[in-house]
Amino acid sequence: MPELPEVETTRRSLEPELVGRVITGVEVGRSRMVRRQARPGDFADRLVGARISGLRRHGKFLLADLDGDLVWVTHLGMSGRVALADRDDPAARHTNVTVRLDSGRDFRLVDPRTFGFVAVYTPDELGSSSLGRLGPDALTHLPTTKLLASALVRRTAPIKAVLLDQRVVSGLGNIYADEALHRAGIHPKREARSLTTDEIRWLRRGIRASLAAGLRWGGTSLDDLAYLLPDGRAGEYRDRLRVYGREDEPCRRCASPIRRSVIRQRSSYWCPHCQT
DNA sequence: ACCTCCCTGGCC
DNA sequence: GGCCAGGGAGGT
Repeated sequence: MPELPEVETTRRSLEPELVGRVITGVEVGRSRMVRRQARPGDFADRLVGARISGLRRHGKFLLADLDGDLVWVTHLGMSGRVALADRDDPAARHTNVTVRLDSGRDFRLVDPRTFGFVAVYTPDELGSSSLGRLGPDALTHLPTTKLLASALVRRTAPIKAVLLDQRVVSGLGNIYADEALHRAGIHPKREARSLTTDEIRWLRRGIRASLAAGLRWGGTSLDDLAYLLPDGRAGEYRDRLRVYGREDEPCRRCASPIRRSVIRQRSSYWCPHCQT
């Protein structure tokens, strides 16, 4: 599922095709995809004719800056991906939103489960949206150990749940949270406030390392191939995951069978020997 | 701080 | 035919 490395991989391959281009048309095949927009019609109205001046990412949100201070927001949810294609190329099944560019190319949002969404915001709307409440980006602005410690000190929730809370640090999802905790040697059910300063230091390193590794391999495409790069290739990090999706398989560090438990209705994978 | 809901393909 | 996957919003 698209988490920070998948969204950043997507951003990087979109950037050369989108920046500087003018949007010539918009098609919304499933109106449910346009959400968190006061007037849904604003999405197409604000996009058509606009020029894209830059492409950014905050956590799992992809942000295209438009001339005139508008921001086009795309979230891939858990089953969304972007496909770049020539206008005449046949559209993949579940192509729910198409944004046409003056280059003759299409930005296509493919999302079977429609958990993703798109919107175009004014600066005010952006600030009062959920984006305004996002914590610092896990890749570019990972909080210092001291700051992280102060964010965790009052939290009795399991550390895994806190890592998924986008208001603390934004960009981690179920895969990279588990991977980071394994690298750090921390059990996912540990009360967040119980982590020592050293453990928080390891956790920071685990977050950095797992995100960097995911990014290096183009992200994690699972068997369902819900996530693919915009050119249609699969990300190759899956085979290198240390714990996620590896129940009963040997830990790559100590060979103990990886365990699975459910924390806050989410699967968590962890090594009973390496993580305490 | 927790639980439920949204949605659909794939699997049993 | 029914359940599972889960990001994030909304409700309690």
